[in-house]
Amino acid sequence: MIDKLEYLMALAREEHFGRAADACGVTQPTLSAGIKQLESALGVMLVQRGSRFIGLTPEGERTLDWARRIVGDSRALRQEIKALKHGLSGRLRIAVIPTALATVAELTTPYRTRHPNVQFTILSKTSIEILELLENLEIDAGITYLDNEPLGRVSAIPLYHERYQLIVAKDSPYGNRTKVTWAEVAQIPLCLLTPDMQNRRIIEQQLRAAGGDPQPTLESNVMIVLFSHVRTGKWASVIPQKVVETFGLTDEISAIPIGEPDIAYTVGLVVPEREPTTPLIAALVSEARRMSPRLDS
Amino acid sequence: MIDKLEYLMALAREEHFGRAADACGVTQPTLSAGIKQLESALGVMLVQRGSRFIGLTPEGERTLDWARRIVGDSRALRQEIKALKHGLSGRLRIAVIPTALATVAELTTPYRTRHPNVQFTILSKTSIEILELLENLEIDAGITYLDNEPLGRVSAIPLYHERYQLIVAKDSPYGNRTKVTWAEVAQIPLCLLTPDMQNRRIIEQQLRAAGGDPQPTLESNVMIVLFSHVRTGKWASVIPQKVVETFGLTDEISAIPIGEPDIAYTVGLVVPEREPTTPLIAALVSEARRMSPRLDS
DNA sequence: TAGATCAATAGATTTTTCCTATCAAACTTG
DNA sequence: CAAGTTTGATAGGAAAAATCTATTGATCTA
Repeated sequence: MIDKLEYLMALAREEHFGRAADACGVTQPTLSAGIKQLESALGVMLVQRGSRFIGLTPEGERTLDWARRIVGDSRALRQEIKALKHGLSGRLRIAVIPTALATVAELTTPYRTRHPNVQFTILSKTSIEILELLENLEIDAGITYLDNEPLGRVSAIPLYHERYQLIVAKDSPYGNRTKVTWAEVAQIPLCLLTPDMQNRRIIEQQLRAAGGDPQPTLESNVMIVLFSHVRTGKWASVIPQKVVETFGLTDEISAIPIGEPDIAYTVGLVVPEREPTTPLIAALVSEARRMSPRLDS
Repeated sequence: MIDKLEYLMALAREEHFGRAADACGVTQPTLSAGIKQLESALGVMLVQRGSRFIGLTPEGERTLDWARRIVGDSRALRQEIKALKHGLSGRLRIAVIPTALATVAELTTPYRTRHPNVQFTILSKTSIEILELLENLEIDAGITYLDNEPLGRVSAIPLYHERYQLIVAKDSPYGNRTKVTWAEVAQIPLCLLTPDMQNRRIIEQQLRAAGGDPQPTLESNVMIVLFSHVRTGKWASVIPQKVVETFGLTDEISAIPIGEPDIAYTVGLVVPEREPTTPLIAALVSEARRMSPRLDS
C-alpha cells in the first residue's frame, strides 16, 4: 500500500499521470491502477476525473497529507536500520537559499569528518521552493530564512544572523565610508537577486522603508553573478557579510556595513517535523546545534 | 508492506508465531514468510531465531517502534476518509482504571449525542495495561492517573481530581465524624483493590506515610465488589468520591472525607501522541476538554 | 523416551501486479 | 474546422507474489 501512496505523492507533484509514472519507475497504466486501487481501498475518489489531470479531491488532499507522513516514516525506518548495520551512510539532500550557499560548508565539513560515508546533494532553491520540496520529501533539509515568512510543519534550528554590506568600488562616492544608511543605499543603482528570492524582497523592503524605489541595474538568481559584477568595480550591490567573506574582495572594492536600521534576519536549518527523525537528519541537526551558538557573525 | 508491519506488531505482542498469525487472520507460514520478507527488505534479522520465539533483535525493536507509527497513521488515514464520507462512525475502544469507570459515562454520553453512529468498547484495565494497550494500538484511548507514574509517548487531558472518602457504618467508631485523617484510617481494616492497581498503591502509600501497615481484609480487582461489601455495613473501605456518588449510599453508611494530607490525584484521558490524530479520538479529546474545566469534583 | 509444541519448509493454487497495446476523449494547431 | 497530439482509461496476457495445506525437524516436557 505504501507504494500506492508514493504514486499519489508523485501524481500530486507532477500533476500528470505519465510523468508521475515515470518518476515512480512504472508505466502509466500501472500508476493509474494504483491510484484506482487506493480509491477503492478508501472508498472515495481521490483524483478529480476528466480527460486530463485536474486536481485532487478534498479527500485526496487529506490522503496526500497522510501519505507524506507514512512514506516519510517508512523511509526513516529503512534508513535507521541501515544506519544500525553499516553506520551512517546514504545521501543527504539539502536545498539552500543563494545567500546561504557559502555557509553550507560550515555544516557539511564537520559532518563529513564525523560520518565519512555520507554523500551530499546541495541545491540552490528559493525559500518557497525549499518548503515545497521539504513537504514532498524531495529533500531532507533546507537552509532558509526562519523569521520572515511562515514555515509550515517543520523544525527549525537557527544558524546565524544575516547582515548586509554595501559593495562598491573604493573610488566611488561611498567608497571610503565605514558605515552607510539604507537611505543612502537607496540612491545607488544595485545588482540584486531576482524577485522570487526572499533576499531580494528583504532588501527591497528596507530600501522602500528608507524612501527609495529600487530599480536594480542587474538581477540574477545566483550570487556568483552578482559578485563577479561588483568585483569589476563598475557595479554596486548589497550582499550578506557571509557571502563577502567567502568570496573575498580585491583591493579596489569596499564592503561597508549598512546600518540605520541595523537589520539581521535569522538563517537556519529546517527539517521535516518527525519524532524521531532519520539518523542522517538527526546528525545534521546536531551539527547545526553545534554551529548555532556562534550566532554573532 | 504495512500488513507485514502488522505481523511484526502481532508477533511482538503475542510472542508466538501461531497466535500472532491467528490474530492477523492468516496462517502461521504466511506470517513467518511475512516476517522473513520484512527482514530481507530491511537487510537485518528482526526476530531472534531459535526453535521457538525468544524475542526481537534490537533492530526488530526499533522496527517495531516505527511499525506502530506507520500502522497507526495508516489506520488514521482510513478512519479520517471514512469520517469525511459518512460522518463519525466506528468503534472507540477505551480502557479505564477501575476507580474511573463510573465517570466514563460523563464522557461517552455527550459524545454519543453529538456522534450517534459511534460505538464504544469500555474495558477495565490497570494503569500499566492501559499504557501497553495504547502503545500496541489495541485501544484508542485510556483513562488513568496522570501524575503518579510515567506515561510514555501519549497526550494527556486532565479530567478530574480523585479525592478519597472513608466508607464505614454510621454506628462504627468513626461513623459520625465529618472528617478523618489518614492516620486514623490506617487503624481500620479495609477492603481495597488488588496490588496491581495504582489506586491500591496510592492508598497504601498514604497509609504507610501516616504510620500504618495496610493489611486489607478483602481485596478485589473490581470496585463493585468492594462497594457491595461496604454497603452491608460490616466492612470499611477507602473509595474515591466519584465512585461513591455513582453507587449511592444507604442511610446506615457514612462517606467521610479523608484529610491531613488532603491528597488529590489527577485522572485524565490519555491518547496516542499523533498529529493530527484520528477523527474519533479528536472528538473524544475535545469532549474531554469540555469536561476538564470542572476540575473540582 | 514418547509425545507435544513450535517454527520452518515444500509444493500447489490462487491472486495480484504490471507490462504492452490500444482506445476514446479532449485539446492544439495549421 | 479537420488532422494530429496529448492524456488517461481499458483489455489482455505473462510474470510474480501471496497464501494456503501438509509436512518436517528441532526442542521441550512429562
